Amino acid sequence: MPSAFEVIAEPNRRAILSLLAGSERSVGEIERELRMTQPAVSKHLRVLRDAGFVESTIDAQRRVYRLNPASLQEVEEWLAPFRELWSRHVDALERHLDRMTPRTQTRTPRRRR
Amino acid sequence: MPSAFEVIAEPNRRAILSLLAGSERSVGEIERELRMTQPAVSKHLRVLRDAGFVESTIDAQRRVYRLNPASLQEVEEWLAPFRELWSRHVDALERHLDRMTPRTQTRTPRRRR
DNA sequence: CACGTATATGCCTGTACGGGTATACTACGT
DNA sequence: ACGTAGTATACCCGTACAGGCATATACGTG
Repeated sequence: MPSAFEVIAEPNRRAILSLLAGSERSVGEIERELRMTQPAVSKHLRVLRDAGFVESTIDAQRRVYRLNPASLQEVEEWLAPFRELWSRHVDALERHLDRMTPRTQTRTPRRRR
Repeated sequence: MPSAFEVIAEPNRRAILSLLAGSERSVGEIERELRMTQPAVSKHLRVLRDAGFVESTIDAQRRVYRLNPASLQEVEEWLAPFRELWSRHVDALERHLDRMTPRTQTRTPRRRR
């Protein structure tokens, strides 16, 4: 079974997820909004479902897919250590700019902390 | 050129990144710590470098690789909308638990906000 | 200059994956 | 019961990619 990272490596799957982040959709709706063929949509949804990214309920012939918000947690957790590094990097850049920039110049809005 | 998502889809590349998150390393060090063959390490580093995830400097015959902290920003940004959904989901779960849980029971530590 | 160390690259191979087309399956309406 | 809408799956094909091995390249040391 592919990892969450491999699942979101595919651009069309990311597009589907972004779409579902707005609201739930049927297969046909995804097909039309993303201009993909129906089998392609179904296959990607299969992968997304197996990986726990989406869930579906049945409405007559339609299957309505919605996001499973907990699914991106694996990615979140892997990313956490780097986030810390990144914020340190931003801080260092800020200090650097503070040193290089004349105090009297036109201010750009400060980052909130 | 592959997207950041495709780059981090590969488990060995994620391992390399995690390693470099600790501190910079030479190719040989990565090779030994991750028990990969040297060409494999070099190839993954090539991909990581082309995608801006790492940078290298030369120390005699060695190439020392270090993380580029800005590189994961693309992933961060794509993830942002889902993070909001996820926190809403956690909140909803909390409210649900609050309703279901007798006030007098043994308390578990509250989540910090 | 010869040799060893450290790293990069070229070539080959197996394999996994995404897309397309056709088809199967299921539920609804008439 | 039949036709149709909606979705899933099977099969085929092309391709991209990761790994392994061999080799090239660059630097240091004697």
